[in-house]
Amino acid sequence: MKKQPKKPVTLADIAARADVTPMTVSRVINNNGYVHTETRERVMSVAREMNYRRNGLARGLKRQCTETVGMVIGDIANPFAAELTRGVREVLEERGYNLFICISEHTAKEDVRAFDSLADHRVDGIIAATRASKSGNERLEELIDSGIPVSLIGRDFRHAHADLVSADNLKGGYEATTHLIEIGHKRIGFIGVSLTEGLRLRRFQGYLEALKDHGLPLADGLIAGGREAAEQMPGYSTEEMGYDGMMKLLELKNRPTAVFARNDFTAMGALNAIKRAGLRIPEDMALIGYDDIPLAAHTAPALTTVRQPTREQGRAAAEFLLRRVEGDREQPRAEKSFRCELVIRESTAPAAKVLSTKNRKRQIKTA
Amino acid sequence: MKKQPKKPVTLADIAARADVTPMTVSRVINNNGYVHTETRERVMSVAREMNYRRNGLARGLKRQCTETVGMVIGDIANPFAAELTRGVREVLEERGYNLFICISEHTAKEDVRAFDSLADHRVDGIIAATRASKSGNERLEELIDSGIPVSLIGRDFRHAHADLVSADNLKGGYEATTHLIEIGHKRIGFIGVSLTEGLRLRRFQGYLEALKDHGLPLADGLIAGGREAAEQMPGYSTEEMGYDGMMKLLELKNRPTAVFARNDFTAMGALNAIKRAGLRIPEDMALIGYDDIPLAAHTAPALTTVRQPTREQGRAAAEFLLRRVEGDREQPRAEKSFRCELVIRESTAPAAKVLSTKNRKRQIKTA
DNA sequence: ACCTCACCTGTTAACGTTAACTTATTTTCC
DNA sequence: GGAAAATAAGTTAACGTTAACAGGTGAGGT
Repeated sequence: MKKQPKKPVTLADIAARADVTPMTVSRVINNNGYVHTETRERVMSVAREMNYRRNGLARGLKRQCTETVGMVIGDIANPFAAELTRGVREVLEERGYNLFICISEHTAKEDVRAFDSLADHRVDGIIAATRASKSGNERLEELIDSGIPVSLIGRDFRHAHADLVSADNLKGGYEATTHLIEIGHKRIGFIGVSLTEGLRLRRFQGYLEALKDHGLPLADGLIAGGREAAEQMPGYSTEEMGYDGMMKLLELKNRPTAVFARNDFTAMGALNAIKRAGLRIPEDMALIGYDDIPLAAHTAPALTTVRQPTREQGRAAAEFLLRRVEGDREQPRAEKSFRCELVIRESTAPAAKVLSTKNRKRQIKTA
Repeated sequence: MKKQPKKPVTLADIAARADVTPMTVSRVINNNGYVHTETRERVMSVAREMNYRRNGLARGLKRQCTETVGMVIGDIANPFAAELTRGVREVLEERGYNLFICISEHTAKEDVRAFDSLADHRVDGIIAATRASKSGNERLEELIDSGIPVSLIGRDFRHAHADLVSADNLKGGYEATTHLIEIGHKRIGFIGVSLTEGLRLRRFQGYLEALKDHGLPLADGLIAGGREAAEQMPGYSTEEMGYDGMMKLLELKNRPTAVFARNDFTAMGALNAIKRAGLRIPEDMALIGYDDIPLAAHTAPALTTVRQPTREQGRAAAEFLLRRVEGDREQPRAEKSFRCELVIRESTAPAAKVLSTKNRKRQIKTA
């Protein structure tokens, strides 16, 4: 057993042992150019014996590409981000690229740091799926200007040379709200934004628009549980936001009959708050989430929600990116917006009291 | 606006513009060595103006270190893995390292690929938090032998020069099961393993041992919902495994009065299956999960579970790794095992019916 | 006999950065 | 005043790889 753990094995080391030049070894390793079969085998066996690993730094430096793509997400442990990365990985793998993921923990500072470290490592391109921030956007712009291919997913930022993939969450939010209105609800709460942050959240805008279009006033206190709270308290989870937000809504003297939660996790928290308060879903309180995470189909009652084609968004972002990596980096921006789909399950039903004039009470229960 | 997007800016480019040598620019950029204040400012301003980004490949090649650590996890969208990475990141950030994450999607092939791509990129060390596989272990061994520092988290593999962090899941599983036994349960199911895979899952071993120690037989059919199913069907989620597994247990003529789920997600699925069947928790069926994910405290009823100090495990793994990166790479293996803690909430309670001689029928149905 | 072309291998010179060394010029301090 | 120390910048030579080119050999065609 020969171990020289100090220095990693290089092409030159192999070359010396196999009595050829490093160039020949390179050809063998990369399987290109002409190499005599006998030589090839000798080199291969030496390489294996010495446990050679190629040096991606030197390789990338010389070749000016690393066959690696970086992706920045705000939060690991988020089924939505997870599904995005799955889509991204599917495409990258087919095309022979590796994926490195960086986490920003939803902070602008880490967002920038992630972009920097990926750019420094000369990944061939970057997929940004984090929430926009001023400093993050500035750095992104610098990187794009300096020629690094960038694909954005659902990020509120645009640039002439960065492709953009998104879901039409404005419409999704509109449809979710409209669904609640159509089944008779008039007081509809929203959980998971602050009024200041809300203006940037499309699905919340959709909620507001739907209310307006149907002539429903935005009553005071119907919006609960902003992000600020979550950012102030480390470890404060999205479910807790939903739970606490719902609690606030339940305390209102004139409480809503239906609630739209920012996402399914928030809805999960809200759902549990409602049950704990001894109310029934959907009879006493209708609930709608967003994202259609796997768990949504398995809650009791199953959650009505809005599905966005998440994996497809990841795939599209990756495809845009590789097009740019392998083609013209200065090509104009490509954009793709995916339609959202309302998934009606058990957590929404006609507002009982509102219909009381003549309509029947309870509806069917499906298992 | 001067854009030359073809070639990235190099130290030499800046040097030419600032009328110094590349070495001086390097000193300015890295803020080391002696540079006249005036020169420093001139160089800095040129660098900024040209939007310089250092080339991490060249830098890493020359310096023989990249100040980057790689981590491989099986599944993004897993709160457990998420919490691990948070711990890891906390430590790395303090010490000035970057983190690149690779996903294996729980496959051995991707596991190996992830190790390879990280090793090729010459990360300074690797944290492996994926399930062990034969090929993955073999590759890990090669990497460790060739001198790359490696920390393992909860991975069933050991090597003289790779540090190991884990939670005592055998004991955790034992305590969870014992808890159920102590409150009177005699028929206790387990959801989430196959009998073949189970032998490698410590918490399941703990379950088996607890049963044995208390003289309870392992009745046929009490173990449901293996991983194979999940691996066969892409997109098959852990919650579904819990749901389907619970359904199977409920169909038994002599069904269990308590169930231990492999993890909290599985428990979530099981919980919903129980409710849909019209049974009450914990009266008709006690349920215990594992991991104490944030959601566990917010279900109705709140889930009894086993908490492992996850973030601490991440921190410990990162600390071990950096010790090795910055110190002696050949130092003997360090190991750290964390104690698990039973978190008793509402989903477990004394077995009501078992205490009576004969079985009763169904109970009330709650929505 | 000569040309062409396929095959095999070697040489050279980068890719962008920085460690180590050298050459100056000042400053410090006894 | 002069030796030692600090400051400021330049020179050289890698780090490990590979693109581009340059030689060779031998087979096949005319």
